[in-house]
Amino acid sequence: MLHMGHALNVTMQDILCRYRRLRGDNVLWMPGTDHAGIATQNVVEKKLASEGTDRHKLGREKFIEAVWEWRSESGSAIINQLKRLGASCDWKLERFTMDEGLSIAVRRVFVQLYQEGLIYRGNYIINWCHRCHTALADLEVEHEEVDSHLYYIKYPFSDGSGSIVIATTRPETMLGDTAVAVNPDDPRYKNLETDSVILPLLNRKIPIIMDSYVDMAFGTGALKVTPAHDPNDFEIGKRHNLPEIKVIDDNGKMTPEAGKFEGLDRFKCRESVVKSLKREGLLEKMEPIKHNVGHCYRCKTIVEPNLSRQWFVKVKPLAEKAIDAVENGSTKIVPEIWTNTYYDWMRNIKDWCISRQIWWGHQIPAWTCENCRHIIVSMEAPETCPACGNGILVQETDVLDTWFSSALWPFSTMGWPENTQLLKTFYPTSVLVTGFDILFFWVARMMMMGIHFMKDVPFKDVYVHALVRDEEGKKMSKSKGNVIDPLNIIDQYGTDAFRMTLAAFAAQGRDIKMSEKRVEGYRHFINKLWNAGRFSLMHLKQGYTEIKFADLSLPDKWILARLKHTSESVAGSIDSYRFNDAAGTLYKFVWHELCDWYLEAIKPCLYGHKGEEKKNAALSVLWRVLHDTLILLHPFIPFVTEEIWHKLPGTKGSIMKAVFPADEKDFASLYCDPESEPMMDLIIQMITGIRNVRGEMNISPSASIDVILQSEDDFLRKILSLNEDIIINLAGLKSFLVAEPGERPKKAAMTVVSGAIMYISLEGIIDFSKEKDRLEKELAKLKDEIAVSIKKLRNDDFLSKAPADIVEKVREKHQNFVEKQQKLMTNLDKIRSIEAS
RNA sequence: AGGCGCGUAGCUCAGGGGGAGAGCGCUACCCUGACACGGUAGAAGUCGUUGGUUCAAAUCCAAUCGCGCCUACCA
Repeated sequence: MLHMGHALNVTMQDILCRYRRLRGDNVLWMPGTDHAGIATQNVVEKKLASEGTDRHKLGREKFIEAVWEWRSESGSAIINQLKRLGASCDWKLERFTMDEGLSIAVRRVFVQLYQEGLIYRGNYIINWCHRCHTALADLEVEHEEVDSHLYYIKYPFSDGSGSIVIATTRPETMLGDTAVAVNPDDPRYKNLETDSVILPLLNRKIPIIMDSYVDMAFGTGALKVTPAHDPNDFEIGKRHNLPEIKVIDDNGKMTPEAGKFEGLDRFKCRESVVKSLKREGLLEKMEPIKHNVGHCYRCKTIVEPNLSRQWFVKVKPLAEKAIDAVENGSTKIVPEIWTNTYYDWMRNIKDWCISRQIWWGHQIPAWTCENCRHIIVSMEAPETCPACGNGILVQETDVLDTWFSSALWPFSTMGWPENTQLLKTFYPTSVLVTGFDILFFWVARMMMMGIHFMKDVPFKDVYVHALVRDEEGKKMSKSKGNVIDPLNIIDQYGTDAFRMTLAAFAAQGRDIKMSEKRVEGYRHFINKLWNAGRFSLMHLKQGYTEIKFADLSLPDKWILARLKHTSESVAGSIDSYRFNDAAGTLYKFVWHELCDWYLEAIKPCLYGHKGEEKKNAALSVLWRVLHDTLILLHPFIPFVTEEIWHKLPGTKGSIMKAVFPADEKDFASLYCDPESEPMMDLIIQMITGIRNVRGEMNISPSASIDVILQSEDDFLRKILSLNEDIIINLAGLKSFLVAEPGERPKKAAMTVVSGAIMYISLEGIIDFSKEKDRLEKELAKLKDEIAVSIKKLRNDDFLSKAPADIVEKVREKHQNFVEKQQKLMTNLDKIRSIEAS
């Protein structure tokens, strides 16, 4: 089932793919799934149980058939869900880890690694899940802190001279003890009279051994050693040649070795052992303790360290090269913060247990000769034993860890071991996008396998994205009941809004707290875009018309310049995987530049109030801006942009095949008036200044007012006169008079913007006390700012040590503040005198 | 036990040595010929705490508190 993690992951990948296609690259995005061995087997077993049967009754072959059947029903579901997210994968190349091609790759890899001595079989301690009835790799064990007890148990010396006390959290395993260990440096145990103890309950004589592994500070400094049920004890056992006695079987029941406890469940046995010890006076005390206990990552059952025969990959030699690849930059992990985590794990890596005692998966290609026990590992089932010629060969029943096949994904999916065209074209791949939770499970292992078998890294970049959590920052999980279903979100708010939300919140290095409220905000944005498109299309009756630069208005030139910067900024952000920056930049451009200013500014032209020439100029720019904006947005918002694209006259085919604005031939020449930005900024400031006064003086929006601007700056006056119609239009004025400094109109409010004074006439409605309040408030603000700049400018250290441009900037700012302050004060005085007269 | 990340406006978060930002929420006014899922304006923050480096710290360093995560064989 598709979850939020998938949604984020797929959205990131899709943004990258759509973006790279717009930029003209040959893009391959292979979709697919793994067979999720244990999880899938669990699901099907549950289903069988509900039908009153189980896999053993069915037999292996029939069971596998049942799994395939289940998969064919549910397997395509996730692919369909990906499509609803807008994922633009190469659907024809969909792969599954159990496909024949991938299975051949798996066998091939297994055989080769075996021949190279990098796969071996042996009896080792592994993590055993009694519920799933299989071995688990170390990674697949989740440690969780649990309240428990530390039991102190007396082990009598064999010579009857007393006893030694050991401490344990798992008393039932004592039945498998084959020694007691103490630290050779521990003074308490240096001069023991005897070298053995009698194991209580079973009365087995076991040795006392010296091993520096034992922590003198923990418990009593004496450690019971159970090689068959504890990884450390196993190591100690190897060092001291201790026997390994299994007392818990693969079903979690006590074995005959457990004596009278045989057949008891492991936890029942614990109670029983404790009771017996108490009765015999051998339980010295019990202490509460918090400690970490391993749980199965699939079913949460407490796992048991268990001695059994398993297959392992010797990972060290593979890991070394995978470390090198990141160190020398062949593969780059983004954000970099994860490289250390990667190194850390790789450097401390231990052999990987790859055999699983389940049926759903790739059966290990190893056969044992019934006659001479010779092991044959090969691609195909051998006819006879090459050692003794016997014909009865039995295949290993275990299957391989799912991650073993997933580790081959970057090349097995492209047809390896054949040297296919796909491999030649696309290996090594450009980027892997993934969550950090599978950095070890998947990324690290793909690195190792890719380098070993392809002699090159599987991907140049690894982009590690955040985890999606719930509103409170908790991990979403079915058991907590806090999962948000992406499809539900899509039904309510649409795919585009959902994707935009994910992109906007995907800041590097921080988890995403998801809530519907946030998606709603981006639905508004999609709506805004749609309406801007609708409005534009009302006027755009024809396709691209040549932009005649000489005819363009200031807003025309300005929006083109803004579009240029937006385009470059978005490209830069996506190139460096800063999806939130790209989304934010686009949001701001569309809403606060295109809609708020440009569309509003050109309305009079579009409605024909300014003549045909200006109308055509505006239309030519509007077409181009809408066209390019849609392309920029498309990787994030595939559906709505496609829809508007098709309605836009003069476009052909899908927007997916469009050309990214920065790659257009006329990109540089088209968007080329840098002056337009400061000029338009000035206009915007004036309009905002007037609106501000209107708001504060409670002037009704419908009231059309007169404004007089006075400035000694010739250039400023010129620009404003040339564009007075924009100001009149957007500030809702009756008239806008630009003049040199002069008399102050009597009944007017005033404001100072960019050194110019604007008098907003308020015939008959001016409220002088209100105006005084306003000016005084503004003066108070200015006073604070001036104080800050004065402090800096009076500091000699600042003047001598700060960079010249910074000093200049502060000077300029200070100058502006002071001028503004003077103008405001002069006016305040005048108001006072007008009021007095 | 180690490692990492986060504490910035009521909420969710950007930013990352020289003028505190956005979205949502809030207040006021407005159905102005794309959009009330809208428009215009506004209020709102000692940038966790304490020290240090610096002419200058929300930003760098150290300590500290709180929260979260990852790795690990202490029985």
